[in-house]
Amino acid sequence: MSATTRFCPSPTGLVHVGVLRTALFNWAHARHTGGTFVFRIEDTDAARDSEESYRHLLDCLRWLGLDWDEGPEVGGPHGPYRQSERHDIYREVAAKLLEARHAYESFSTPEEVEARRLAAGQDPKLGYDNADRDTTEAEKQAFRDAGRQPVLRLRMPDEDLSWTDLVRGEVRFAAGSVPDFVLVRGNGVPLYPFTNPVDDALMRVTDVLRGEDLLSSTPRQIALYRALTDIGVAQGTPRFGHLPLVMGEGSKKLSKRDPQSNFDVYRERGFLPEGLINYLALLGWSIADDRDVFSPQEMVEAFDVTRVSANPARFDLKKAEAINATHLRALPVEEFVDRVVPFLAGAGLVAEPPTAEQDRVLRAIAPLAQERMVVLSEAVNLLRFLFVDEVEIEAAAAEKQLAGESAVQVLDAATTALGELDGWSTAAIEAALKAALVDGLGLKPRLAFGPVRVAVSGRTVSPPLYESIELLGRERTLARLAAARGVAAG
RNA sequence: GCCCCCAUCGUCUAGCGGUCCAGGACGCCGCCCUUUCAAGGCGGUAGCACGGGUUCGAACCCCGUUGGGGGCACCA
Repeated sequence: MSATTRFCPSPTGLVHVGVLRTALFNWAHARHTGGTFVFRIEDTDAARDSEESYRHLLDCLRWLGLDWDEGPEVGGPHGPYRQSERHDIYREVAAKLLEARHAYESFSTPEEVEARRLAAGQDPKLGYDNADRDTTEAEKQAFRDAGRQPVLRLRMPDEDLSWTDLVRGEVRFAAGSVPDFVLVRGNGVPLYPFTNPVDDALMRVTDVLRGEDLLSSTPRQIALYRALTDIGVAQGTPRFGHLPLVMGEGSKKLSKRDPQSNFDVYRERGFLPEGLINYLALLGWSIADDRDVFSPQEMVEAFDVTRVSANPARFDLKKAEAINATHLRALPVEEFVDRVVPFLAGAGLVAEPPTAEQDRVLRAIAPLAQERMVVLSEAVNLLRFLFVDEVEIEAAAAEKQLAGESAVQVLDAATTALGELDGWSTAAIEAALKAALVDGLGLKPRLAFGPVRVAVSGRTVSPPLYESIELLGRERTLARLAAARGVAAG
């Protein structure tokens, strides 16, 4: 049965990984059922919303490949898709609710409510006390004359509210445990608990998948849905599925302030969209008991909300990286090159697009680099030596490999061997170096090649040595050996 | 405080009454391969929170306890 799901973030500040996990599950559910994925922006809080954040949200979804059927820049039959452009709709629905007596005007101030609770010997945390349900017209007029503006509240039904949650099963809240809540502020601005169900109803959303942090507001939404159905705005109540929270280090909800929650850092570090999707999917869902690497397409085929776990999930960077590394290694070489170029270009190492020579080198080194990287940004340090004239030798690398007494010997022997070499090929280079260093100097391979690697790449970690030397060419190789010898000799 | 959710290796999970002295993945620890670092291969470490039921039989069902989490706005 095809489902209509939606993703409805508010454009405030940074994009949280948990928010995108929610987007992913909604998208996967819609796609799996051959349904519709709606993207709506909930910008009803002018004080916190920003245009920049709005643009960024669209960019994140597009980057991940979560395409929407209805929403900003795409349109659809139920637009507009930004709540800031839907105020007339809310005003109209609010009036109908008031007229049908599902909602009523409430003049109590928060201070008055608290005072009443205290006077009754009750905890003020109980919230609003439904005291204004039966305010008479005369009383209302008196308040108005005194300059007070009422909020609009929904009259909650006097019965238990329950639903069958898509991920948790039966959930029930006792009658009377949820007070009448505010739909529209005194100044006429509609609130989230009102606009969200109204839009879902109007956009014909059938399945609402959202974070568990919204679980306790579901009874209110269900009550609102009944009222909306009664006045003909909704066609019934959607199904709800409350997804497990994404936790940070320790055991608290991954905060928006936590740097680990910022989606941008993963993108900037060079995570692959498919790698991140794969890992995010694992936060509450699994494709099979013996497999956890899969493509977005495979996820769509297999996704079943009903099998989502109800347990909170901790975000594990190590695992995210491992999953991403697997996707990175599985990339066709040309694809890998395409994705790595923006990072190299960003560091000023290659042109964008690369020159013919840069392209040749990249294609040659790519398969060797690919299997020793976890994220794309690592290519910058791993491959820098191939795209510069002179390398800067890392201090730690120099200390480790060029400080020993054999380093000068090794570099001299390598210089001689490579300087006289006929035919600059990987095989010839390997044979020459082994003959000169391992056989000639009688050194263990580990000792023999360490200084050469540092001389050539500037680092202790690099792509395979002989191939790297071949790509570097004789001239630059000999120059680097000479430069390193200077360092080694002190 | 009140309401609600959750409970299998350190972490993410498989398990939907017997096929589980609990499977996979990440991490961690060995070994192999090896020109560094990785990758890869092989092996290992580690878990059903506790107590009662129900049942011939419980990781799976029920109740309770404990523990963890979330929510209690004229924010979203």
